[in-house]
Amino acid sequence: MKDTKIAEPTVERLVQYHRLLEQLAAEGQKVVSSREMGEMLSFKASQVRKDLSYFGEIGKRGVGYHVDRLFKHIGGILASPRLWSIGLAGVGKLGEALLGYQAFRNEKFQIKALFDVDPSKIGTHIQGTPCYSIEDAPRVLREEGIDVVIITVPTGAAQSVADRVVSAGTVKGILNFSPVTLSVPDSVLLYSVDISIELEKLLFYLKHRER
Amino acid sequence: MKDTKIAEPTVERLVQYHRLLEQLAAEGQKVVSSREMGEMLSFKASQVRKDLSYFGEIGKRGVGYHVDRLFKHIGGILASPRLWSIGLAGVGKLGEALLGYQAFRNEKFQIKALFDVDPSKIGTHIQGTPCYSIEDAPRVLREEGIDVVIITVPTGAAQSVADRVVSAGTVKGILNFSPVTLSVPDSVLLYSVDISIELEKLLFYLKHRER
DNA sequence: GTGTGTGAAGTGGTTCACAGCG
DNA sequence: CGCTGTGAACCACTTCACACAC
Repeated sequence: MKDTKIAEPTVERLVQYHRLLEQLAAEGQKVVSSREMGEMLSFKASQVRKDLSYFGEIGKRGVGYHVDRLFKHIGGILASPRLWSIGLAGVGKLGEALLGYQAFRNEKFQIKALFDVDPSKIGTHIQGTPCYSIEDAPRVLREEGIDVVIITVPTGAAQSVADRVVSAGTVKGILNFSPVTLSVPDSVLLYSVDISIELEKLLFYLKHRER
Repeated sequence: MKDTKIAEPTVERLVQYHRLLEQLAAEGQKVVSSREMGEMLSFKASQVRKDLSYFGEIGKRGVGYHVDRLFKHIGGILASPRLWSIGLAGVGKLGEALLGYQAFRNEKFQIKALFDVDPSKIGTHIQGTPCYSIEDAPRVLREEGIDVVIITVPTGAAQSVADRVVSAGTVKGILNFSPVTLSVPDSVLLYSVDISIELEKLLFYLKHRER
């Protein structure tokens, strides 16, 4: 178990190994090799082994990895010591999609509060979660002890929402789905997912494949 | 203009430059430097210059880049020689979110057909686009000459939908939003966006920041 | 023999630093 | 003098290749 900083691409793959192992365990598979995992996720076997080796010797030489054991092991690496409290700002289609998203059903975190500007949503529960005015975000975020906020508001509103969220003082991370570069203080960890960029990349490489 | 393969991260940034320039042009800014662009998008100025240099000398030394000219220039690199026809399979919340997505309003492509299994959706128009049974996908894809399909169906259905889409024979690219690894023939270009992985990464690095 | 763990080599992308042009 | 364009240096991630454990 080294204390080296783990690279982002590695973390990304760890999440995928974890999911795959969950599935394999459900199917009753007991043991899996790096080659098998690699084939199923389209990675090289050596990549899989290197990723897993960062956390100590967990496989058995000549045999492979014990599915259940490896699942728990990676779970321990990814899992947080505690349950994260999450808020979601912008209950449009994308926000609701995330709320109902399978892979978001997770023991690691819980969506505690929603925020929107639409009066017909404020004060109601959506998919079981209470929705507040975005004006009240700083107060609610503090009261609920929310440490991560997902932003799914329209582009133009994203920065002002981010500012308000940061002003609560409790928020440690923001996951932004708007196609803008947000500016937040260094104390807040910011990740962005730009849904449309992947489509543009796909089209770009398709174009360049064509001739 | 070199014919070197352009790296994926570069394409990703080009899309962002393009968007930024559109905005700057709208605000009436005439000239922009690599340093300014870098600051606005959180890239190093040298990165911006290197990216732009792949396509010939487009800036003016001592001055910067002419906003409008650079916008058109990048547009020409990213733009397709033709309008792509796009299909979308799975008109759930995520699918609808994409349909209504600002950044998806684009002259490069057009969403021509939707596919779903829900009888209450099949035969109707959703946000102006006709919805067909997923059973009919191969026929409709051929008739409409659709070359790219976006998959936003639940995880369990993703592979079978992909297979059906590929069987149409017209589809050259698939953009997958399900958190599974799809297998498609080499002739089809596959990109995947995994919305939940970014959240897991954020939480992972938050955890490791905490102590 | 089989499959892991890992140093070493390789590849790909980013950043530097400075020459060169406006 | 300012800011671009770009080879060279640097850094990060991936892949190889093989010793070693089962």
